[in-house]
Amino acid sequence: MHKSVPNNSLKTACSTCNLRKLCLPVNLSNIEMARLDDLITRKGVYRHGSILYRSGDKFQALYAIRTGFFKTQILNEDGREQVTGFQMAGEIIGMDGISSDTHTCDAVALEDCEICEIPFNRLEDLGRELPPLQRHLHRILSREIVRDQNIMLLLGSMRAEERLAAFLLNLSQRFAVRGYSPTSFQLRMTRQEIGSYLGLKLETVSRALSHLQENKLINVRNRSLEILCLPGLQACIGKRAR
Amino acid sequence: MHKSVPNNSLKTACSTCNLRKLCLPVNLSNIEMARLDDLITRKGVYRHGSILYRSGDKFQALYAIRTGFFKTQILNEDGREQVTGFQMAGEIIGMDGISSDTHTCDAVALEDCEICEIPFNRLEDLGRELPPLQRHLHRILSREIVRDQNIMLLLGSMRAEERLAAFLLNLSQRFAVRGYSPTSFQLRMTRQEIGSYLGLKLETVSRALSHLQENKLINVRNRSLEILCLPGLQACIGKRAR
DNA sequence: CGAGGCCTTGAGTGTCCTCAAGTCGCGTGG
DNA sequence: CCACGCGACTTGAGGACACTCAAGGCCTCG
Repeated sequence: MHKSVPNNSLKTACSTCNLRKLCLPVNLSNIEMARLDDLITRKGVYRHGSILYRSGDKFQALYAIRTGFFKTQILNEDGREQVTGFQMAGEIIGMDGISSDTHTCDAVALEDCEICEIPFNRLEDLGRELPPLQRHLHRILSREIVRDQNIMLLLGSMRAEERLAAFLLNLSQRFAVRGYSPTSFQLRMTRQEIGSYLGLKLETVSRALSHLQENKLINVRNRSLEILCLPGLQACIGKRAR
Repeated sequence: MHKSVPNNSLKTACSTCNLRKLCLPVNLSNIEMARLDDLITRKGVYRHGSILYRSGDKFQALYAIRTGFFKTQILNEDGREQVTGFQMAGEIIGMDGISSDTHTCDAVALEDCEICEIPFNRLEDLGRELPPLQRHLHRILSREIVRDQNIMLLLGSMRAEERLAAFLLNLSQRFAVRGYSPTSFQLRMTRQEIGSYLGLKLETVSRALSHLQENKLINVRNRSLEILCLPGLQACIGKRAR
């Protein structure tokens, strides 16, 4: 069975946060770790639907998600909206704000969430003292760039069903990394939100899900999703380039 | 008239590079500037079609484009290809490589280009000594994230003609910043490459260009493009959400 | 002057969107 | 406890937009 909590027993603020993940590939001594912990403050619980930051807000901190699920979205002048990502426990959000000291997207809780705040100025300061931390920050920023470019590939070149398969496989993998089942999980977002993320309409998402189910690749009922055949889903991608 | 070279007379390696742009918002003393210059080495000329780095190459440096035009593209397992960006003089490329010490896309010269190389380890080292430089690097990384997310919005929610209008306006603005004409310029890329970037087929790009021309918003003949009505192009975007 | 790449344009098709109707599930209040 | 209402979801029918395939013209460069 999969355990419901990935880490066994870590005590500091940073560690009990999934922030240990943030720090994991970094070789920091306990003392250095403590200094990092020192930066980080736990903000309270964000209830389902509440907003961590909005486009236009002054940028001051990165946020590490301890528990729960977020979405980030951009809003156009003309009211168009695009979900740019779904973030889960152990991931960092807010990096869009660094470039102009102003957030450029909204971050909305998709369920009740616990959040850690990392003041960015102080993180930069500490980064200057701890090169591995500095390097790690750069990696995180770069990883976000690579992630976004892969979504561009998805949006630019895949058909509806491929996009959905890629999306489900991505979720599956991220759950697996966290010690949850990679084949059975709850979708935290609406069809509409999935559609916005994948550049599709909600009806198309619904139809594609139904179609994958007809093909016995998944079972889906409301928000609960079961992947019946991971290789089959992978094979969906690239069946026929667009 | 617009001058053909934006900067008037700056002497150091870094400054003659459009790297002054990299450093512009940073308050660095001359001595500090010189240290930054010291990092940077001019690599020779990259001829049209030559490759600066490939997906899979070891990441060692960022590159500043002194002159010329690049494209970056990802290639899927199944041979699918997506142009992720067009970069012009004064812009920095290679940031995709930081996250895994390996480049994740190809960078290809679209015309003869001059390049400056900035070894990343040394840039990080210097960043620890010069906080404004560190901050600037973070801004550049974040700006790339914001840029990518705006392309996601484009790919996810705009129709063909809107995408093309947005693309042309983006080019226009970047030329303007560099002191070139915002309304009359050469396209350095093929219709196929524009299409890949915008998630369209080359025929669709061609048709959309023709249509914008019919509407007297642009003049296009081969690679030379003239924008007849900037506000008109802007109005194209958001006419009708998808 | 010829070859080849790039581009344009047309005709037909397919995928996804739009609009619409109806079901399901959940929370609220009677 | 059940009725109600609302939002989320599914499914169908029809249409629009972008894709595919194809033919032909233009420009560049050898």
